[in-house]
Amino acid sequence: MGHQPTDPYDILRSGLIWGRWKSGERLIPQYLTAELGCTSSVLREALIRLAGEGLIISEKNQGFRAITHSPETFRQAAHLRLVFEVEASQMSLKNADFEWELSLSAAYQKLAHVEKQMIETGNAEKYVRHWSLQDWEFHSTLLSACGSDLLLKTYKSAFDTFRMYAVSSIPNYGFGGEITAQEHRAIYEAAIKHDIAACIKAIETHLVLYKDGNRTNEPLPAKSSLQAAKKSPPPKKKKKI
Amino acid sequence: MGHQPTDPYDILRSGLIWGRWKSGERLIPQYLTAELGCTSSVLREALIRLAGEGLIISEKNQGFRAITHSPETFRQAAHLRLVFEVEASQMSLKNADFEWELSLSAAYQKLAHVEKQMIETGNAEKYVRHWSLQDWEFHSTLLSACGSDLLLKTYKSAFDTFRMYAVSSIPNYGFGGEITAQEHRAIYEAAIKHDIAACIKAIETHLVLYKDGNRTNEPLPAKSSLQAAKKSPPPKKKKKI
DNA sequence: ATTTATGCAACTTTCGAAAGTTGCTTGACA
DNA sequence: TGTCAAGCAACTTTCGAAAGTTGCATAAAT
Repeated sequence: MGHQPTDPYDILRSGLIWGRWKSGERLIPQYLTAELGCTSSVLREALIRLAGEGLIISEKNQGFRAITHSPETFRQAAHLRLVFEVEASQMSLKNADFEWELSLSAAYQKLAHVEKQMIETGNAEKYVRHWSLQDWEFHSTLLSACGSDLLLKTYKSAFDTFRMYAVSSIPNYGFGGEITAQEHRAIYEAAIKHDIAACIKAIETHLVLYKDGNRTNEPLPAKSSLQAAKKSPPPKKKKKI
Repeated sequence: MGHQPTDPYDILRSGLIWGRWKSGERLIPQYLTAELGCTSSVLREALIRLAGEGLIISEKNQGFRAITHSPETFRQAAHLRLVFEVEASQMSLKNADFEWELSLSAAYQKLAHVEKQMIETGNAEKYVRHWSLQDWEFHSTLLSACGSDLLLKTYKSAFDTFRMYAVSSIPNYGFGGEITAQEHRAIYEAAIKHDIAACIKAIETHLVLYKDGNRTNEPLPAKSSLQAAKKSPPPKKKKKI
């Protein structure tokens, strides 16, 4: 069994990505202590680090907020993903060794498996979080042999920003059924064949729809509440009647 | 008259970029308080934020260190710059309006002027810091009309990493005399003509040498000490004789 | 002579309280 | 009624001390 993270930084980071706090929402250290099991100072440090990473905005004397996203910021994140994936997949395919091919195959099989379940059961929502993790594993493995840790680190940051928006505002976090599965297959097969041109084309096909905003126009599904028990701020003092 | 920054974060950030602390050097909050005029807690926060940005490394119970760079990390930063500049300059040229052309011209004239001084006086060292600032202004202005704040922010981070290494390890921070001046002119002229292909080519010419490590092989000049007055750690206890 | 324990100094991290800031609410004054 | 200022509650930021950790120096054991 895996362990739940207990480090406030990890909890906050993953909470931000998976929609525990919404776009623009204030994060007040004082009211998170009970839930995260530490004092507000420790939370403050975690929030500052996340501000440095760009997941949180902090303005002097105004505390912390989750970054605000919009279709436009999503478009920018998708565009950055596209730029990185096109560049780094080329480099990866050039450096690729046998071990890399093994991990890419493993990542692809796991991704394809969950996508098959989502399509066959017709119950995509049930698997969508797992799918999102496998989607990350597949894309990051594809780029992992590019030879630049800096590029990979920067890519991760763009991917997380992309995912934050997808989780909060796109049906099934962007999983588009059979079409998405086909796109992943095209990327995988081109990569395994070391066909750089086909791989780039497949990546562009996969991401250009987000970049141009064409996959964000569908209606939002009803979202169930994700609220965990938390100490709430005291009710505001009422105006005298 | 401009003001010196007094915010510890700004002082640390600029100190890191301009070589006040060297690659891998420990930053111990306790010994920086006198110099930066605040308590170690405030310094800690600034250091954590810089860790989030990637300029500082922090490991649990091991405190903070300036990121360690090497020819390889420099190569990666140069490569990232190249990727961003090629992509964003295209977008900028497409969006370019009159105001953008004015700021690009202004930035270029200032850059060309300091480069001329460096070449004519033969005393590049005297101007190199100013040159580095103008170099940033020129390159960032070129990309400024690309329409993606996220791309610009990410580019800045790569540029800072690039510059950190250049300041510490490359003669004249990478200013290569007449050749560099010519390269900047080629970029500028292609941009003003909205000649995307020529602009990309000029950018590639400008950056590919760093990317491939060919401008880092020159001998290092003697570096004078930059040490400011600082409270030093107490001398280590001597071994008994 | 080497390995293994113990002590200690130098930091690092966490804590909780004090000081500072912001923006509402309310009450005084035009 | 409108506006302006004082008061206040809710945070945010800073502080300095307490607690915890690491790694070296020295001492003890094999």
